[in-house]
Amino acid sequence: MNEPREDADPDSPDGRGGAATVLPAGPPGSGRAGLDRRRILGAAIEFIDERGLNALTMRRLGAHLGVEAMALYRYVPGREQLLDGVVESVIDELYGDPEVHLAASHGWQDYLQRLAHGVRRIALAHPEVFPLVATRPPAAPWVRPPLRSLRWVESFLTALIDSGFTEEAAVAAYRSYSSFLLGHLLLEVSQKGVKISPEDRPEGVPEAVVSTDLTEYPTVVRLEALLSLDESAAEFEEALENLLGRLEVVLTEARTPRRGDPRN
Amino acid sequence: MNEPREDADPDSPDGRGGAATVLPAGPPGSGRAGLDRRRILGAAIEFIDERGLNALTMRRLGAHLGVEAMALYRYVPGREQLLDGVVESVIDELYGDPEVHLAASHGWQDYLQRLAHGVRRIALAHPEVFPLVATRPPAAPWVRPPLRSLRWVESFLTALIDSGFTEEAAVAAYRSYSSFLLGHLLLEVSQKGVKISPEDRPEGVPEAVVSTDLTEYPTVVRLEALLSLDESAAEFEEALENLLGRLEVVLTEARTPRRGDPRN
DNA sequence: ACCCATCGTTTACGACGTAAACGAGCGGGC
DNA sequence: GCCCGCTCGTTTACGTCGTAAACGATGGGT
Repeated sequence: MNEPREDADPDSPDGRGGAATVLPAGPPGSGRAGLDRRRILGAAIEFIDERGLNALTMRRLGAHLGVEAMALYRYVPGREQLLDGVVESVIDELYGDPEVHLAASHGWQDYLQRLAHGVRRIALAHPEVFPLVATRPPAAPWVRPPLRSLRWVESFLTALIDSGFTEEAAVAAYRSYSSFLLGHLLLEVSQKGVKISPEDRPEGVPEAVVSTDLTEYPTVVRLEALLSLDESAAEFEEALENLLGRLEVVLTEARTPRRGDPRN
Repeated sequence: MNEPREDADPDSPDGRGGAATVLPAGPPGSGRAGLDRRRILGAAIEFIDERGLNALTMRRLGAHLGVEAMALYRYVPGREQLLDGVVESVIDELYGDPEVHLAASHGWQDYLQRLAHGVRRIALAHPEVFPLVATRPPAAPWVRPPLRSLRWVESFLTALIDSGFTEEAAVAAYRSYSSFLLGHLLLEVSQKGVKISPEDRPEGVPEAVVSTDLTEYPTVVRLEALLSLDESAAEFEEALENLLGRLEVVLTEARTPRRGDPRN
């Protein structure tokens, strides 16, 4: 069960993580029972995962479910709301991830670690969906991507406050944490998932290198190998630990207020 | 370093920054001279800024320029490439920002500070465009958003290497820096720019509060004021300074390698 | 005077999101 | 047994989109 290879990424889609499955649903013409909202959202996620966001149209999603496009409108008000539902569903996978806890029963650091890896697992499982999670306008100003769920915001804040954070510190932590997850994961999925373009790669010409003139960018050329290296997992871990370290400082400083602190 | 007013945001659209202007071009039917690629891209940016990304269609952009949609195709291969051009143009505003330098002539920290604020200025000036900058698939795996320009990658790397960073450290810094900018700025524009929905707010009903049942989320309710507070500028500064601090540690540790360092 | 390159327009087509009208099927009251 | 009305998927239709292709108009070089 513990990973056989030394540098396997614990959050990669087939790593031992709990989330990342939506609904099997089988081949297009299989689960022939009735439609319903959950089935539609599951199919939409599946569809985006395999064909890309731009390929998702009401008609094609209908066809994927063995149904005409208009049938979907009985369960979903329209395409925009369908996408909102997709985002919500994907984030809700967190809720079914046994590695992620709703409360900080083993300390806030454990809580934040598990949550971060849970979100990362989701991002890696659905690289085509994550940009949607990142950029869809939030329902309220205090629900920030990528944790766009009141339940998780509530969970986050109570976990930290119960662990001794002041309300201000908990809110500040929520912001740094969101920003960290959003930046890191968006960068990570944008660099791997997408081969060359969102969806429309007609055919042939597998790597017609656009090849702008690189002679003006010698450093980029020289470091190309380094730049192409993918150390996302390690970077994620390091940045996360750094963030937790900073929070720890905030927390203990709040407990033992030192006089004459130069900042703030 | 010391700002004139105590809480004025130095990067806000009318703050003293050099970027943020594309091309005046006047009202829709004014600059009646010939079309060209630059004019089209400028108009597209302007259009997105004021009507939103979803409102940008070839036909409407044509009309905005006093021309039929098909006329645009003489200068731009298609809508996707138009959007790529928009992203490139917006990032190129950096190049015209006198506050941002291409080389680290006053030290790498000054360089990174200026660059970060330049990018932030752009993000705040074009909140509707920035998600595009953040999510468009990169041309090469080593051009990461939001600094999606070979010139700036080259500039970044040489600035750091010339300042004493090893190649590995410079590349690692590039990654952390990208991730930080991306996360923070995307969060910032997603929370402010967009009032309620991308574009289609038919009319009337200014704040028909959707109002899910908040009684299950008491902490969120209690902290709503705190959560809604916008301290983006200060947070940005703090996170940026923290990042610079981390980089400084990497840099000086590389200069004086200490024996038996437990990590790496 | 003519030609042809440049550049914007017109026309046309297939795909999209979705409103509206339309059945097929079926379970319950009489 | 009959029929009603509800649920749920289909059909048809409309306006808009991106864009291919054919078509003027215009104007400088010969």
